[in-house]
Amino acid sequence: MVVYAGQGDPRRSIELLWRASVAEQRPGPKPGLSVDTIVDAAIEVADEQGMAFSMRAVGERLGRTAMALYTYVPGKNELVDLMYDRAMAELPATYSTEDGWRPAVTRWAHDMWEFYGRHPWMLQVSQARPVLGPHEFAVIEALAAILVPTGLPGRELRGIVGALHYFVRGAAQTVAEARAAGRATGEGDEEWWYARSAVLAELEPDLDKKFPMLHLLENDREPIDPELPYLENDAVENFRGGLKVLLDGVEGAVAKP
Amino acid sequence: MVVYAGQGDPRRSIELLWRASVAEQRPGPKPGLSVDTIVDAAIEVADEQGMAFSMRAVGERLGRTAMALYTYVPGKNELVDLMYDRAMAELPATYSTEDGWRPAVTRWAHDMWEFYGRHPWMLQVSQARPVLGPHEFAVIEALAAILVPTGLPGRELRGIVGALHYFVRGAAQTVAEARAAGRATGEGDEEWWYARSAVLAELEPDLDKKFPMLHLLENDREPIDPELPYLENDAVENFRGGLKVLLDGVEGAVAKP
DNA sequence: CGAGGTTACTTTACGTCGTAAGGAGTCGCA
DNA sequence: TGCGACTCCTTACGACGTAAAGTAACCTCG
Repeated sequence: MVVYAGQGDPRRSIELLWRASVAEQRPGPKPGLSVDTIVDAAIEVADEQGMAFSMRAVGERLGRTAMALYTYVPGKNELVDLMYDRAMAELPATYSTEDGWRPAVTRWAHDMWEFYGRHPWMLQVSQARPVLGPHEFAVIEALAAILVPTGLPGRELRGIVGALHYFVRGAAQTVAEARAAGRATGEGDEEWWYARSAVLAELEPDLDKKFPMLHLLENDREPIDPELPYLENDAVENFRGGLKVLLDGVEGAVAKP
Repeated sequence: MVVYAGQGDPRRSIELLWRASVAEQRPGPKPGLSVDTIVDAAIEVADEQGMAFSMRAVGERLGRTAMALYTYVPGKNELVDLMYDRAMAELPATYSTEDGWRPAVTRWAHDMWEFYGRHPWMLQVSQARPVLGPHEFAVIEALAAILVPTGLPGRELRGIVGALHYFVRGAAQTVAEARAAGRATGEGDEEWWYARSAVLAELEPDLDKKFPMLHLLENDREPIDPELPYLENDAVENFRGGLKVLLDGVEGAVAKP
């Protein structure tokens, strides 16, 4: 389920994101919860169960019913927006560029990679319309702060920032989903792959002849880390290789004006 | 909702994908449907309503109930796998490289871009575990056939192929979700953006000072196509710019051994 | 030609989800 | 002291995927 950001009342959403609500003295029973505790609990649930977590599960973790949450948060969509921005607070706000932009971008990419590994549900929040929260801004600001000093014009920088984001998200998504699928089915990668490729080889014996280039692509393969499962090794290799190519492209743009 | 591929019986899935079922004479009433008609109907529904289409909706389009589909297809997950592979059949199987690999890859990327625009739900099928259908293979084969002749080793090619895929998917996802969210909320991009940025400016007046680099990123902006909505222009610009950088990086790898 | 088995499709039902509606109890303030 | 705002609960609704069981159509074999 891809969750679309920002469908509700804009004012309410933005106010929640920037925590603009004033905690004045009010009549009625003391609130037992807060937006923050709810968001934290929801992130914990999502880390464990993925984006398909339920309001009931979040309520239960807090010793309440699902409906109790609706006192603090307009609905699940808005809660996801808040989770999204809150999680982003984990990421560094600045990167040192004293050894140049390239190592800094590399560190940024690795941080994002690991971050998405911790919070795979983040990858399922729609990117189309930004959540517009403070920490989301801070993350883009951090990357921009590395790249702006290269002197490239905004037009070019936006393309680069976009490509980096797309790339990191895509690469992270592959591992994240591999792990999630493994958990969901109780199958490890190896079993999954073996069961399918065996049937495929039986039903379609001359695959290599039908797709010769694909076959060539598959050679020269060595596990980066033999501890890691099959598909994850693949993903790590692709991440490193792809990032290198991308940054080489950026280097070209920086070198010649 | 991200749908995880290949959770069911491997043999049944692969047989369906490669259409290995034999249409022999069998007792009982004549089948009024077929896997193909169901997959086609499901694709139509998904094109209109997104990945959150329902089995009931697909059945209705065929003048049946939801349960009728289960005679032909084990479940919704498997149906999505079939839709995924079937839609991929629209894409070209080969690209001419007579003018070099770069224009060919560019054509490939644009084809993918437009394809995802036609079938945005494709972007929500999990990429972690390949569907392993014939047309999915064909699409990768087409890209591999462009890149293998550059002489780069498999290890490097996989990184490049991965990066291209991630990039195109990411860029396409941004527009696709912008459109989907627009349809879902009945808001155009402009209204959405305006409502939010107005509230944001009011609540957080000195954003530009808090995120100075972000502000610099935003200058030098001109619509590529004034007919297109706001976010879509952004996405097109990012796509072109990002693809250029990526291909520059590939060029570097090809040039020096 | 008629019985029996197999198949296509339907109806009904279950457990899940997000959340609307209404009520019970709690507290600040007049 | 009581009004009204507030938190949180119970109940309920309509959506979803799909399991189970029933009905009717059709082929095959006697």
